[in-house]
Amino acid sequence: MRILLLHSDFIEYQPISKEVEAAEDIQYKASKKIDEVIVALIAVEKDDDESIIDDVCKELKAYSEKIKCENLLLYPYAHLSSQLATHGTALAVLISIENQARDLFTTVNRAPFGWTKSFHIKIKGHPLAEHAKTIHSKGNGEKKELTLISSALKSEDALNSTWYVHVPEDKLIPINDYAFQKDSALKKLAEYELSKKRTVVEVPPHVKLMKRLAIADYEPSSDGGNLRYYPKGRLMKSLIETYVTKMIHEYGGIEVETPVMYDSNHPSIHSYFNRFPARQYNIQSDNKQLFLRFAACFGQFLMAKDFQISYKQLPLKLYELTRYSFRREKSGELVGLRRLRAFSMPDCHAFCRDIVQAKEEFVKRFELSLKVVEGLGISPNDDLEMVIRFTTDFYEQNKEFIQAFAARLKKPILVEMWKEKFFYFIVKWEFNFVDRSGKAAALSTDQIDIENGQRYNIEFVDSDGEKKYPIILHNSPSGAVERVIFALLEKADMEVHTGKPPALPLWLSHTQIRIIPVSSNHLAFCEKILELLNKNSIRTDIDDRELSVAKKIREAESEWVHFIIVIGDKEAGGKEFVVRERVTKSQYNISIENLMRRIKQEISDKPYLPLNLPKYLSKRPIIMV
RNA sequence: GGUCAUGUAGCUCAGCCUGGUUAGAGCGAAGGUUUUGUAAACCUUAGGCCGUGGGUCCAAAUCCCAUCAUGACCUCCA
Repeated sequence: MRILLLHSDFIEYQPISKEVEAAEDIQYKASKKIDEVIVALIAVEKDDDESIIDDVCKELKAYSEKIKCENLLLYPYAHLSSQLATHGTALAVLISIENQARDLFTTVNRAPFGWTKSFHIKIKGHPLAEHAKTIHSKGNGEKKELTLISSALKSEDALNSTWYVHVPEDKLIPINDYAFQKDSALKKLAEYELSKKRTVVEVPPHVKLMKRLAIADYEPSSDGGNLRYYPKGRLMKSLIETYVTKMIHEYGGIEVETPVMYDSNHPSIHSYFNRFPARQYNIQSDNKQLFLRFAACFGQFLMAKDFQISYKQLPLKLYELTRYSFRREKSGELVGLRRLRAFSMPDCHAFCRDIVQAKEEFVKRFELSLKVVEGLGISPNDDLEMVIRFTTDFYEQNKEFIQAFAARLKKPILVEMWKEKFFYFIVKWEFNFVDRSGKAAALSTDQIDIENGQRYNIEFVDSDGEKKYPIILHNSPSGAVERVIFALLEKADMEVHTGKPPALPLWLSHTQIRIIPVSSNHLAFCEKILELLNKNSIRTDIDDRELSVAKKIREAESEWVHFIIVIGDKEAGGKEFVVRERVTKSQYNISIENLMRRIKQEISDKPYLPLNLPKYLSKRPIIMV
């Protein structure tokens, strides 16, 4: 890296035009004057990486102490070197330097990257006023990976918004005037969003449950937030995925598959980075700097760009269930299944002709999301809290629409209003599951995006023969699959506290019926029943281990098996069995046909997949976690 | 990422503060006895580099440092 430090009375600069495709987006092109400042002209070179940043900052600080000046301007200046780094790397390094320098200087400014700029500068006359320095990466062994920090991430703090509560009587009440019900989930959510305080200090219950029920577990040999899923967890995920996909097909979604990694230097993607407040996994492969996708957006946009689309085909709905989406969340934020670095996300984009069509579709997809969530065993009214966020402009132009939309849920809704559009969307809603410790996690969500149609150059031909950019909706009707499991486990744990036996939805339970033979003599008969049940798409297994009946019942109950049938001499050859049912805590006589009918009635609209473990318990490895 | 806490058998944990024979328990596993009727039958055996790496000490699970992992909080969420 080459740096030229200039102790200046003032500098005045003005961005003129973009010089490279990877140029930053900037808000204002006005000229900027800074007095009494160190101007650091910087060229990031080929071999520079993040390991250099500490040294650079030390150098900057040392210089600042020598000349007693606490103001810094970082000024990208490619002309200092002929061995330049790629644009992406250069920007990332500059941003990192900027972030780190903030702690060391009173004021830190950075001139925009990738722009032609004009500037006036007056350099002081003392001997130290001009100082050039070349700094090399530590080059010992492996290069440290670059962390691209998007400008959205930094500027998030600056996001200016006001909060309200929308009540069913079509009113927006400023949040401070709203009387929250004591201990309500909405109150917790509001506290969470406005980050005043967190209620309880406790290990999240779902973490213990996901281990105890052998659904999922941490994998220390991977990166944090990348979990392993045991047979029962894998089956649950498959079922949820199948279900959500089926529902989106019915809505009209067209399923596609797109790559998990992309070139960071692709212009559309690059500028999208800066609109998305997350960190990425970065991969260096030969000369390419790749990143792992954090959503299905790019893949679908890049695909749609190559489609020939007429207004007659709109809204066009593309759908993908990502396995996985990757987000390199800060390590301290990772929690069980609530917040992961790799997760499966159904993502359905609708490309719409105009804002009228977009709003219509927005409503349809809200209905879809309600249905999907309900089907998954989570009640939008009882288990979820809704947040809706929009810009002041959108609200002013669409008051009635917003009010009608918010009134679909017959309960108060949290509202955030932005003064100006900061992200790419103008309106967005989400369902939040609030767990016992007051932590909120978003499930379903949808957004109206007015930027990316143009950014990705997606075009359709309108009725007037003109090419136009569609408005894009981003919907995940269920939210991340792993988060659905998180919510179900947390919900089950809440039920324990109200005295109900905890349970998962029947259609998501690995074992739906457990058959327990009294002795090994009854095995043959058990096998006959099992065949019948499995043929009728009811997942059934047999506990053929040499244990007491009481013990086997105990284990079945602790596995949250919904129905248990004990088979002994009394039942052998007969038609009626005593069934022990978990949810109702009851035992009753029932014929096998009636039991099948009952179960099918409950789950017939849900997908079926066979057992993901041997039907005999004696043949299963014991997963001890 | 920061602060604090935790890491001992497959699992849940005791021992650590105050260093000292061979590191314990329950569950689970293996072998055996029992042929069992609705939430834990009985006996025997195996199972440990006390997270990892360094240090102090005659001596380290125990004290110190580093590191990794996990959790809580801070912060934040498409």
